[in-house]
Amino acid sequence: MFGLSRSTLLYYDRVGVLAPTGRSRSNYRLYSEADRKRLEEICSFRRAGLSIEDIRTLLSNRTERSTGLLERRLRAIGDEMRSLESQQRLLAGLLRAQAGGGPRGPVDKALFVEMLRAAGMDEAAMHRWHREFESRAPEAHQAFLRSLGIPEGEALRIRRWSLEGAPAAGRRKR
Amino acid sequence: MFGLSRSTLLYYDRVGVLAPTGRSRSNYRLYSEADRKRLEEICSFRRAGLSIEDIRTLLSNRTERSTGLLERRLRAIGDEMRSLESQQRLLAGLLRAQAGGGPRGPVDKALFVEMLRAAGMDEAAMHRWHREFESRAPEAHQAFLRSLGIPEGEALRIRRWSLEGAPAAGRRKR
DNA sequence: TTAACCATCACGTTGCGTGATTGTAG
DNA sequence: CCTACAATCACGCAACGTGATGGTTA
Repeated sequence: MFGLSRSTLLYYDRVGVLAPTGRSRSNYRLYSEADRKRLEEICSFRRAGLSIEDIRTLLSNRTERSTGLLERRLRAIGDEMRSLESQQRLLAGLLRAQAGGGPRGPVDKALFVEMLRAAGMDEAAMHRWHREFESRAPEAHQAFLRSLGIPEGEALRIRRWSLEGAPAAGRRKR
Repeated sequence: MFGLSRSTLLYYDRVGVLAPTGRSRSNYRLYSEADRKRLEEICSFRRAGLSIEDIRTLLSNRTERSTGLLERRLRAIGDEMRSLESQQRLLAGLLRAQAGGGPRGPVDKALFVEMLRAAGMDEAAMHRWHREFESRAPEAHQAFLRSLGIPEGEALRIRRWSLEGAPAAGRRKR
């Protein structure tokens, strides 16, 4: 139902995050509808990268301070992304050093982009930034693009590009 | 010398990626200058996120095949970033759902900074960005700060802060 | 002798996957 | 009886960290 393996369910039972409601008389695990609901939440949190331990905390303590855990995870994701970016820069340097100086192509046209790039942002980071902007304040995003002198058509393109990567169900590599 | 722990060196010896050149008569590990060089490379590759296995391959087969491995790692980094991005989106959705209506007010300083931070920028990167902005287009910088609702006084503080550590002539390493 | 090093070895971590062995349903 | 399920348990993975136990050096 959720694309999980049998051993995953056994593991969830073992660590106490999802115990089946009952057992058959021959000791087979019987999962109830409530279990299914719970598992659905577990999968959701797991896709958000939360640890089993954190998920157990969230589900046992669901009335309240879950927000802190989620925000903590958001910050951790930011850290991981920064780490990956620095790895990216390092690898790019290693490859450039080994293959001789390669021309990078037409870099960028806008001053704003150039400044962000000079500050260490790469394509992926800019995409993430646009996506944040678009998801948090779409009309402000539009206004901001207009303020950079970007024409309506391209602004729309950028905003659609910001949304690339569909929500939740079945992602594809872009 | 490289900020590694003792147990890390022991581990590197155990898995055969860095064996000390010799042993003292009481069986103590003795690392040579060549070992130090090798370890430096290992650290570099490790910072690029390469596995110990891959590093061993790279160091034993240093003539050629390395490029493929490095490029493979670059692609893997891209995958990981996309995964993190989807986690980010999911968490943002969960938080928005839990905290009620999304942020619909105008973009202020806090939101803008939070978006940049969520995109992976840290304090240092923001400082670099402000410096670029201030040096390339001071009045636009001022206008931009005003558009975020930042009062004149603080804007001036930020602009002066932007110049801190700015090189007198020529740019730093990029 | 005592402190402060070193050596080897075993086990813990995370989130499961992979058997091995044994029991059960149809 | 055969096949396809189920259950439990032990071990493995990556890259180390953390003791335990015992030898070496000043």
